[in-house]
Amino acid sequence: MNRTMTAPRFIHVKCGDCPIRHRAVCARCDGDELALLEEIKYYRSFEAGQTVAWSGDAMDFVASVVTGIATLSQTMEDGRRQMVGLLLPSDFVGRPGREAAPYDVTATTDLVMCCFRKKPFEEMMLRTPHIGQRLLEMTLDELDAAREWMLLLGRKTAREKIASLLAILARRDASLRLSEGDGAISFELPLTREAMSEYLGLTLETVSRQMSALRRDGIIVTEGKRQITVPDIDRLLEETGDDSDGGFLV
Amino acid sequence: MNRTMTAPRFIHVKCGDCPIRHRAVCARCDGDELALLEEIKYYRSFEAGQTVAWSGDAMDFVASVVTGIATLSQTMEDGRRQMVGLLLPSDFVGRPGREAAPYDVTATTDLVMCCFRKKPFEEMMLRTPHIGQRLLEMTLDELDAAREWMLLLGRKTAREKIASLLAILARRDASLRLSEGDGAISFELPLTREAMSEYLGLTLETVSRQMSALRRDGIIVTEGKRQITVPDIDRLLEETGDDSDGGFLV
DNA sequence: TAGTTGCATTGACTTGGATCAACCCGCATG
DNA sequence: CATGCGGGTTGATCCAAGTCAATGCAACTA
Repeated sequence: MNRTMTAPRFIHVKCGDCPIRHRAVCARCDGDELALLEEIKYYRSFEAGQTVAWSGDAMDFVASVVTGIATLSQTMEDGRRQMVGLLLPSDFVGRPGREAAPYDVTATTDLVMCCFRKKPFEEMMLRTPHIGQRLLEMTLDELDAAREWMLLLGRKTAREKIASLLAILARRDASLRLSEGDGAISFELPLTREAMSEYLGLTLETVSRQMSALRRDGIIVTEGKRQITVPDIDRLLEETGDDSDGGFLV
Repeated sequence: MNRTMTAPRFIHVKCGDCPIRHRAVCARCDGDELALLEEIKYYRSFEAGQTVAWSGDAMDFVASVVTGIATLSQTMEDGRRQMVGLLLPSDFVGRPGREAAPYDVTATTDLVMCCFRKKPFEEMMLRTPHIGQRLLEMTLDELDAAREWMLLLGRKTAREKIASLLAILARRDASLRLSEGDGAISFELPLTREAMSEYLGLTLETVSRQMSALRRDGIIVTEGKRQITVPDIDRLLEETGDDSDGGFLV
């Protein structure tokens, strides 16, 4: 069984000159609608580490990630932070019908987003119901991902958490992939140890130790700090604690 | 400041003879639509402990909780369980456009649900876009709740977790409320220690110990095992670790 | 009335991951 | 070329929560 890719659950569609296929745009969209999208869209770039929006900020746009990686995270008064969303290329951020962002949006790598002004986007949604349908589907998928992540946070061990994250990155983000074949995958790790720890509800020291342990056990091979090779994806998946089929997470 | 209730974020609407106001039904629904809902709906009852649907089952309906409490949970191969959703009266379960449930749905107390056959419900959604909009809003709220829950699972201490859960139950579920006034609230605890531990990513022993600790510290008063009085809701909220305004959680 | 069953509590002990601290490495910068 | 700085690693120690086990306490029920 080839497990290197999850089954495609989205019909991604190219909108105008975007270098990616957006999840947010519906396969049923016709020329007029795409032309309208073209009118209300614009691009924004961010450097690694920059904040796209602070929790509580009014966000006047919705957007797709074109290139790079962004994270959604929540912070407690005393500074404890938990990542609550990971945005890979083609992912959508934004809350039609909602004013403010309830979490910080941060660029973890250099980032380009394709933004749509919120007001006209919402109007377009009202006029073309299938965009709303599409968004509902996507939101349901995000909810599934969030729930799988809850299982990870509540019940998995540190090692399982790390393995799960690596499995997601290895399988979902084609843009990071360096090489692939015969059950082996190499990719660029786009997160610092600290970002990983925020994703997983751990400290960065624990992340580092578990990465070393996986390396010692031959589950992963590293070259430098950021390049990971998974010689046998199935062995990695065994470490995740998930049942064999993987899941929907991010 | 009165914090005993969160601001209403939903317009609940009565559909026909339902004893509750459903969140799922839109304020803009007119007579025809309500009549149609009437046609495709039916009630189902479950006893405490009964399973409504198993993970992987085809679910051919969507539903609102009328009375009682249900939980959504995921299980790992080795039996570790994590609750990923808590359904209080008026909450909605179901995944229009999706085949199977990705988690177990269980009645924790005796439960009555108002079900709508999925097929006609979906058709209705297509014909009346504002129902889709409504569902999108609800799903976005669920996603917010899930993300707040992720913060709880990943970063809060056992004591904060317990306090957070009690705060949610005290504030959100009017149907459990026994008495209220002047910052004090009494309510019926609808979960066993085990269910609480599954919600919070703890063991039941830890839940029990922390409940005892909160009792010792006068944050809560208990009568029997299931009746809780919170003499001062603000003191409880201080224990949650959240910033003062509480949140959206469930 | 005594036994059973299903929660809940409490205690003793263990442990996985947090905390604190030292140190390494690559690289930008005055 | 030192100097600092932003990662990353590793070790020693600690402690919150897990594990294992005994006990309590209603509510049934035979």
